[in-house]
Amino acid sequence: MQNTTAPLTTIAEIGQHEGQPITLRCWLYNLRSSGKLLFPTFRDGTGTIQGIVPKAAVSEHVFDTLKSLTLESSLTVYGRVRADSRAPSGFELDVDDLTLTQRIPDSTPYPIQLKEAGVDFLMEHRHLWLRTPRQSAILRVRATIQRAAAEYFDTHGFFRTDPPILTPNACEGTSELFEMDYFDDDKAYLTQSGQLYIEATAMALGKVYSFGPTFRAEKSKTRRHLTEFWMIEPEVTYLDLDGLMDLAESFLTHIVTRVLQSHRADLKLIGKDVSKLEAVITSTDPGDGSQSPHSGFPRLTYDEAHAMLLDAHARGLLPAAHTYGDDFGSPDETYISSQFSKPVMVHRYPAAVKAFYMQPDPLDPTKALCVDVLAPEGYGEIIGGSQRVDDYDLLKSRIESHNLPLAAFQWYLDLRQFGSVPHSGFGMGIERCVAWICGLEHVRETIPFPRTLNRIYP
RNA sequence: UCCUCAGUAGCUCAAUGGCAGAGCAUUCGGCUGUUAACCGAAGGGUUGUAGGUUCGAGUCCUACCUGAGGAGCCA
Repeated sequence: MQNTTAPLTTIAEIGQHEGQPITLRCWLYNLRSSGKLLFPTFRDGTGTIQGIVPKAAVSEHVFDTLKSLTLESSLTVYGRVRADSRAPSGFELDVDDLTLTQRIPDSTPYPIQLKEAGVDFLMEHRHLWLRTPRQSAILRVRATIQRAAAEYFDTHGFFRTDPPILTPNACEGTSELFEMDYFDDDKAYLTQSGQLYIEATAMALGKVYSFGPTFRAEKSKTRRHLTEFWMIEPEVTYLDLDGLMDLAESFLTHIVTRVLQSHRADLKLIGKDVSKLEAVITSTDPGDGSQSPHSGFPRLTYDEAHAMLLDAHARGLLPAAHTYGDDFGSPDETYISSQFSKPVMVHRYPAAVKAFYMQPDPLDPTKALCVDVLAPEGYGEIIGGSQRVDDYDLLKSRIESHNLPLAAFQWYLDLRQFGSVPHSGFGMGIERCVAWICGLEHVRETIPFPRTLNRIYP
């Protein structure tokens, strides 16, 4: 009966073996039975498929083994692939034989059941929760987003340069940092951005990007925050703010395109409305004869966004009126992004509410040449970027007025002393991007092991 | 740091101040087309912790612990 020579395949590719014997290395995801007919569902990390096991079709040993098999036990299944309109994926597996790798004992059943579970319980079992179809699908999409993001820069003349994770001081001096001892009497801090360092590598290589973990010790408890998250940051010399916005738009369009190319089934499983992603990359002709290589993300100045918020407040759509000069709050960002089907770029914020390294707008020095990209559907800021201050004296005075230690930034000032050039860059948080593209309630589902204010286990 | 909410069976949740309950999971039995299957039975409890009010507290009061959502800050 056992056909150990049948080709090894995966559930994702099982359709290519219709009518043929195959071997599947998998786990038992679920088991239903109807007397002398068993319906085991197998999963292997690429998907799930239902097996069919009539008692008369297999050995007594195989039937009895499977009938009492515990969920999430690991096994190798030998069977034949059959197209069946009753199956959600279109295919079923007629099981011939199986060998157990590990049977979970009855005394210690798999803790996560198929029915609903609470956040606390699931997070405590994150290492097992990852196995569920929805979580697996999210991680597959995340992998593609990360690959597409790196691929975009790799194919557009960028060099990946990795900034340090241990840093001697705050990059921006505002957020809370994770502090640790660094031998003897020194302190080190986990990086909250690689930006300052890749400004240096950009001066060496022209177009660079970094991609790695960053850390924020902010005591934020919201669906948009983690204490450890991954950021991809390009930095480009001789690039101004308009060029940076073009780059961000092209970059996001590429990522969404790649996800739509290979993850429609995963997005459906996750419950994301794919048409909302298609709208992001659908070209919109501005109708004014202008040449736009991109799909036309709306671009608003801070002043225009402010006016939009005041209007929304006047019409009772926002509880609080936005104060001119203040940064936008989360409800503000949600409202702005909800007005568009594509990511919205808001640029030229008041310099006073932005970071010290942002270049002032020559047309209005009270404004910074910066841009925030707000994801649709209220997912908030996924990209923040700016043109950087390239004048030595201005940067020095900014560091001083922000009460930052000048000595720690001397190397950063050196970049402005030795062949300074205009340059720009942005950072995109991978987790918020995944949350937006997958349509998730919380960023904790976007990363295998989220680190939050109250949780560092498992 | 502040505001709000929640802690009862392994999980998800009920229980007017008056006998501690259900569904799922587990175990046993039944069913040849089930889609988080269904039907029957069994086992399973220090109601987050410590005090207090009361004849009587899962329920009311106080403090603490833990978690969640939000604000601020940010990606």
